[in-house]
Amino acid sequence: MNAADVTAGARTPHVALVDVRSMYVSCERVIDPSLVGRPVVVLSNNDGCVIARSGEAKLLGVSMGQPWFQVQRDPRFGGVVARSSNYELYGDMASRLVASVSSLAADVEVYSIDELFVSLPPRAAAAVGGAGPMVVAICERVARWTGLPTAAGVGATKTLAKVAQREAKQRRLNLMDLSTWSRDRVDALLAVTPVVEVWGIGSRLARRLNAAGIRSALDLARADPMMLRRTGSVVLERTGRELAGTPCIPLGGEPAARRQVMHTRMMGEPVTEPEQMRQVLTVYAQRAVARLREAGLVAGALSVTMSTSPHRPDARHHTWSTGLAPATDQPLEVIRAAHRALPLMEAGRPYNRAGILLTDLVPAGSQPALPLDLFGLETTPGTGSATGTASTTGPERSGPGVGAALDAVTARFGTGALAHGVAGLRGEPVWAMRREQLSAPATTQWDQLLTART
DNA sequence: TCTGGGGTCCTAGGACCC
DNA sequence: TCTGGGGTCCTAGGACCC
Repeated sequence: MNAADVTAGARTPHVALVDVRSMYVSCERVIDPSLVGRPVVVLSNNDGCVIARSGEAKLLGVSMGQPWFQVQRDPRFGGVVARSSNYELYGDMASRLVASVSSLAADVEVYSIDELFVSLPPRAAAAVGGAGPMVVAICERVARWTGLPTAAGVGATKTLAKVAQREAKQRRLNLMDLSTWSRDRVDALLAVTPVVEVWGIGSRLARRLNAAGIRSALDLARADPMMLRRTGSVVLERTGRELAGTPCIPLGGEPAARRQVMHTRMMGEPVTEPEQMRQVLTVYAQRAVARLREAGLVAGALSVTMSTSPHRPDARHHTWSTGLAPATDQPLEVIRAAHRALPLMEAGRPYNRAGILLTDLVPAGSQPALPLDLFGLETTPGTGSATGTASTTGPERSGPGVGAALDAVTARFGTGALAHGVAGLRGEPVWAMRREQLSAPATTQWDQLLTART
C-alpha cells in the first residue's frame, strides 16, 4: 500500500448506497412523532407478523417475522407499539425520497422502496475528503425534505457499497466511505464480514461456500472466479469480482418493465374441497387482474399454484400454466382460465396456499394484430405441451366493459363487493385471511387506540 | 395461533430442428 | 444399420432480494 494506490482509487468512480433506516417504522414516525424513541413494529398484511422494527424494538429482542400475538403476550415487549402496514404512505414517502436524492445527484438507481444507488463522479471521489461530503449533503437533504433517517455506504462497486452501508448501520454511523481507503483497509473490513452478509449470498449459497472453505467476504473476493461460477452461477462470480473491486453490476437507470403480476396468499383455514378452492382462485384472480389493470398491462400467460403446507410429510404442490390468447386484462377470462387448474387438486387434502401469476405482460393496446384464429383451433403459440390455451376469442368472451365495471364497483364499495358468480362471497368465506377482514389500514385497532388516548 | 408477499435472474433439461 | 452435434425455445425450479 502506498500513496499512489490511494490516488488511483480516489480517481475511479464510486457508488453510494443510500438506505432508509427501518423504512416503514420511519414513515410511521413522520406522520406520528409520538412514536419517536419508542419501540415500534409494523405488521404484515395478513396475519400480524412483524415485518419492520425500530431500533428500540430490535434491542428489546423482537425478531423479524415474529408473530404479533407472541409479541403481545411476552411481558418483555409490553411497551411495543404496532402499526398495520400502510403501503400507500410508504410509496408516497419513497417518491419523496427519490426526489430528494435526485435533486443533488444526476445518476440514481432506485433499487427498492427504501434504497437507492447513486453514481459518484470521479471528481467527487477525488475531492478533498473523498465522496463523503456529497453523500452527507444528500442524506441531510433527505432528512430535511422527508424526515427520513438514512445510512449510506460508499464503495468502488455496488457490492462494496453494500458492505460499507451495513458497516455504517452496525456502528451507528450515517456514512461509511471506502473511497478514501487503501485496498488493505478494505480487505481488513471484508475479512471480518461473514460471507452470508454479502449482498447476493443467501443462506443456501453461504452453506455451500462455507463447505468450500469460503467464510468471509475476503475469502470470496479472493476466490477463483471460475470456481465461483461452477459452485454457483455467473451471479456468484460477479459478486466475487465486485468484492475484489471490479464493477460487474452496472447502475441501472430507468426501472425495468414489469414482467409479472402475482397474487399469492396463505388461507386462514386450509381448504379441502375443490368448490372452496374455486372460490379462492376466483378471488385471487380478480385481485391479480385488478393490479394488472392498474398498471395498464395485459397478460399473455397465466400460472396457478395450489399447495399444502410444505412441512407436511405428504406435501403437495401443483403448478398449472396456460397461454391467454389474445393477451387480456379481463377478469372473467382470467378467472375462467384459472378454474381449469382445479382438477389438479386432490380433494380431501388441506391446501393452505394458492397463487395467481400473470406473465408475458405487454402494455394494453400494444398487442400486435392477431393472426386469424382459423376454425377456432387451439393452436396459439406459447402454449406448453402439458398445458392448454384458454381461448378468449370465442363467443364466451366477456365484453371489455366487464373489467372496467368491476374496477369501478370495487373502487367504490371495496374488494369483494362484486365478484364473479361462483365466488359466492355473501359473508366471509372460512378460508379468508383474518387480516383481510379489516376494512382499511387507517381503521385498525391500533390506530384507534392511539387516537382515543390523544 | 407457528416463516409474508411480490419480485428478479439464472440454469438445467426436454422438445424440436437441421 | 449405425452414429452425432449444435442450435433455439420453453418451462420448472432454485436462489436471491427487500
